[in-house]
Amino acid sequence: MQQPQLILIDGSSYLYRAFYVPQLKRMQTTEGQPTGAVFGIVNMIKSLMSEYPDSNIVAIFDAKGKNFRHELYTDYKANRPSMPDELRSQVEYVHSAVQALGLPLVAMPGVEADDVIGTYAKQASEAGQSVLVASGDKDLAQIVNTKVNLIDTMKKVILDEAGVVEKFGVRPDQIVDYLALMGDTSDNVPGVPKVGPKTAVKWINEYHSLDGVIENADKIGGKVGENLREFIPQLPLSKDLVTLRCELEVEPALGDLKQVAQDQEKLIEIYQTLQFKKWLAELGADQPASAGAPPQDFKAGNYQVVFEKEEFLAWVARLADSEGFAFDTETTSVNAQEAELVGISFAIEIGEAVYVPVAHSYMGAPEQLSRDWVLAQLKPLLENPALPKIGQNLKYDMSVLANYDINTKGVAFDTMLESYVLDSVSSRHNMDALSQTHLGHTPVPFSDVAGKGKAQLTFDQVDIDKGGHYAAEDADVTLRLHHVLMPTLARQPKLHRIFTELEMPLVSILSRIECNGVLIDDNMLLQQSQQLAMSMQAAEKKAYELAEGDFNLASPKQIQEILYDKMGLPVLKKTPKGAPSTAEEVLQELAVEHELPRLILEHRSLGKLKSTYTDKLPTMINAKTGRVHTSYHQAVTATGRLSSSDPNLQNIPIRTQEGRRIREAFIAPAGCQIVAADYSQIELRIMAHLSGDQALVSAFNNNLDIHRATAAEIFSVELDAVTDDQRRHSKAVNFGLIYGMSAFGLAKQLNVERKQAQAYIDQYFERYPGVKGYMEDTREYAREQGYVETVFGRRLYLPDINAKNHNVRQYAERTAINAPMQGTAADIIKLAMIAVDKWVAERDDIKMVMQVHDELVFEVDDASLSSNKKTICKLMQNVVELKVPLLVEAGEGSSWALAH
DNA sequence: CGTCGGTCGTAC
DNA sequence: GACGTACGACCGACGT
Repeated sequence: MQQPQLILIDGSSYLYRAFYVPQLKRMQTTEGQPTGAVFGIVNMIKSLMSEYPDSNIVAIFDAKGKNFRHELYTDYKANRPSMPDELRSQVEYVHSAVQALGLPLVAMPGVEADDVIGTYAKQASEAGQSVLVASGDKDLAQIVNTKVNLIDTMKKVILDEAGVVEKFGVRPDQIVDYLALMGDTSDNVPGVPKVGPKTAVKWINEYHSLDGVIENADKIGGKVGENLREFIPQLPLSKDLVTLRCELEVEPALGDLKQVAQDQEKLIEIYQTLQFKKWLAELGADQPASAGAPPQDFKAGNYQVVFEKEEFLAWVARLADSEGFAFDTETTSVNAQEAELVGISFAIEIGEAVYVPVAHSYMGAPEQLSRDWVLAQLKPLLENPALPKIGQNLKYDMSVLANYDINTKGVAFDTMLESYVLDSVSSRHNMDALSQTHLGHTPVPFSDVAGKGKAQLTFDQVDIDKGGHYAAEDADVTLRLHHVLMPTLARQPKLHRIFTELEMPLVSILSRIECNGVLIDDNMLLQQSQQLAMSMQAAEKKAYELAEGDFNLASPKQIQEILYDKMGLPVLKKTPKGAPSTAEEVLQELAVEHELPRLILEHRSLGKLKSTYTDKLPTMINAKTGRVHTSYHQAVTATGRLSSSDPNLQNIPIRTQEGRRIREAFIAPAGCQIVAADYSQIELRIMAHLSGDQALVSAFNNNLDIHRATAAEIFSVELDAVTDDQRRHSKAVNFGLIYGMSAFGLAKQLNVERKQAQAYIDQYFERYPGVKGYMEDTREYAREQGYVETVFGRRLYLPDINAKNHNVRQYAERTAINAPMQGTAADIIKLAMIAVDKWVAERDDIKMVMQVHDELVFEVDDASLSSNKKTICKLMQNVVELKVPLLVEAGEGSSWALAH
C-alpha cells in the first residue's frame, strides 16, 4: 500500500504510550509542566504527515466518561488506575496541537476510540478507499483486511493480513476469539486462566474459532482444560467486550472528515508554551517578533575592505561629517579584557559598509594599515560625545578600545538594549536573532568564517576577504536593526526614557567597572582550597566506612543508591522526575538521625565552596592587571537586573561562616579600603511605595526594624515584646510576599504546619490591607494588559498570565507580583550607579568595582574614606523619591568581608 | 571527546 | 505542584 487515502490515528493509545516512553517521560517546561506525551504524539503525527503527504489524516480519541462496555460488564477497566496528573495536564495540549496541525479530531461519547476507528475504516474500505490505522493497540488487528492495514509508528512496521498472521499467529478474523481466550488484564477483561498467547494460538489453529474451541473443550486435558471448561460461560462476554463496534452512527460522518492546512499561529503559541524550541525554529518562530515591524527586504550590501591610507582617510572624513554611524570591532577573543583588535567595520548608510583590517596575521595575508595609525585617526571621532555611535553590545567594543587608550564617547544606541527594553522576556537579543526577527535576514554565521570546535580560528587567522564581508555585514545589520527598533521605541515614551536615561548611560559605566576589576588575594584562596580539600577527604573517608564501600559523594544518583537502596533510609521527598531526592533539605532531615547524610551534606558544601570559588577565582585573575574582571550582562534578566559571569561575582557566599571567608580574599590595594554600600530592605520599601499601604509606609517612615514591626502586627504584640522566633517567622513572611509565595512554601520554609503558615498570611493581609489590594490589582492588571511595569515604566511581558494550565498560569502570576518590585529595585540601583559614576568620574581617589543587585562596592583611598563614604550614601539614597525613604548602609574595611 | 539536560547550590 | 531573578559545577546520557 503506497499512499493510503485515509489514515486513522488512535490518539488515546498513543497518548498513553508516548507518556510512558522513558526519554519523553522526563520532558517538561522550565515551569514544570510535563510535555513528553504532547511531544511524542505531535512527533508521530508530523512524521506521518511527511511520510504520507497525500493522505487524509484523522485523529480519534476516547471521549470522557464511561462507555457501553462498562454497562456490559461492571468491572470493565476496573483495575486501571485513573489517568496520572502529569498526563491529564497534557491532554488539552494534545487536542489543541492535533487541531492546529490541521487534523480533524473525533471523540465520541459512549463508545471507545477503537470502535470509531473500526467504523470509519469499514465505511472507507467499503467505499473502495485504502485505510491505514495508526495504533499501538493489538485489538485493532481484528479490522485488518485487504483495504485496511495497521501501522505501529513507534516500531515503523506496517501490518497487512499476512503481517497479522505472522505477528499473532492467527488471522485478523480470528483476533477477537484469540483475545477472548486470553483476556486482557489491563482492561480487566476475563479470559481463561493460564491461557496466554501461545495456548490461545494453538487452540484456535486446531479448532479454527472460539466456538470450535468451546465445542471441543472436553478434548483438552490438564489444568488449562479444566480452567477452560469452567470459564466457558464467561467467554461470550469476553468476546463481546473485545469485539469492536464497526456499525456505529458516527459523528462527524466519514465524508465530513477533511484534513485542513496547519494553523501556524496556533502551533507557534503551543510550541512556545511547551518550549518546543526545535519546532519553533522549523516554523521560523524561535525568535518571536517583539517590535512588530515587518521584515524588510534585505538586499545584499556594498561591502568594501580598505587597505589604502587615502581611502581610509576619505572614510574617516565621511564618518566625522555623519550624523552618527554604526561600528563593530573584530578581535581575537570574546573576552574583552584579553581581546586584541584585528579590524573594525563601519556603516553610515544602509547597505553600505566598510571593513578596515589592521592585524590579520596568517601566512600570505596582504599588507594592512597599521593598528596604531588607524586608531590614532579614529580616536577623535570615537571620543567625540556629539557624534552618536550605534552598535550591538557596545560595552564590548568600548572595553576593547579602552585597552588601546580610547575612551569612547557618544555611546548612543545599542541595538541589543533597544531590543531588551522593548521586550526583556520573549526574545533573545544577540545580533543573529535580532536580524532574523526584524530583518528577515540571516547574517553569515561566525562559524562559517572562522570554523567551529577545536578548529576554530581567531579572527586574525581569518581570510581578510571572508572576514571583511562578515565584519562589514555586522556593521550594516546593526545599522538596519537600529532603524527598525529605534522608531518602535520612540513611540513608547516610558520605554524610550528607560532606554536613553538608564540603559545607555549604564553601558560606559559597566565597561569601566569591568575594566577596573577587583583585587583578589589568590594566596589566601589557595590556602583555603587546601584546607577544604583536607576536610573533604576526612568526610569522604568516614562516609566510605559507614557505607561499607567507596562511592562518589558528588553524584546524586550514587547517593540515592547508597542511602535508599542499600541503607534503606526513608524517602521523604522525590524529585520532579520521581527519583528519591538528595536535595539539601531532605538530607538535613535525614541527618538528624543518621551520620552518613550529614557527611554527604558537609562534603557537598565544602566541595561547592572549593570548586566554584576557592579553586576557580584564582584562575580568573588577569595576568596583565593582576585583578579579576567579571562581565556584567545588561540584556539577560526578565526583570531588569544585571547578571554577572566569568566569574559570577553576584553569588559569592556570605550566609555561612566558612563561605564568608571567601570574601576575605576580595581586598583593597595598599592605601585603599573596600567600601560596600547596600540598600536596606529595598524591595519591601518598594512594596510599601507601590501598595501605599498605610501601616507599611508608616513603619518605614518611622525607621522601624521592618521584620519586628511585621511581627508585632501578625502576632498582635508590642514592638519590644516580639520574640526572636516571631521576628524570624515574620521575616520569612516578608520575603515570601515579595516572591508570591504560597502557604505551602512558607510552611516548608519555616518548618511549620501549613495551617499555621496560612494563618500568618491571613493575619498579614488583614493588618496590611493595602498590600493585599495591590497584589490583587497587579494580577488583574497583568491579566488585562499582558504585562506589568516598574515604577519607572520598564515593562515585563507575561505571555502565560491567561494560560489554561494551572501551573503555568500561577507561575506567571507569581512573576507578576515579584517583577515590579525586583524590577524597580534594579532601576533604582542603575540610577544610583549613574549618579555615583558622574561623581566618581571627576575624582581619582575612588573606583566602583562591583554591583550585587542592591549593593555597590568601591575602592576608596584611605585619605578621603569617610567623606567619600558619606557622599556615596547620599547619592544612593536620594536618587529617587518614593513614599518611603531609601536607606543605604555602608561599611568599610581592608576586605569585602570586613566592609559588611 | 564535546554537547546538553537535570539537579543542586550560591547570591540578592 | 507549591518562592522570584540569576550563574555554574557536576553527573550522566547521547552523539560524533
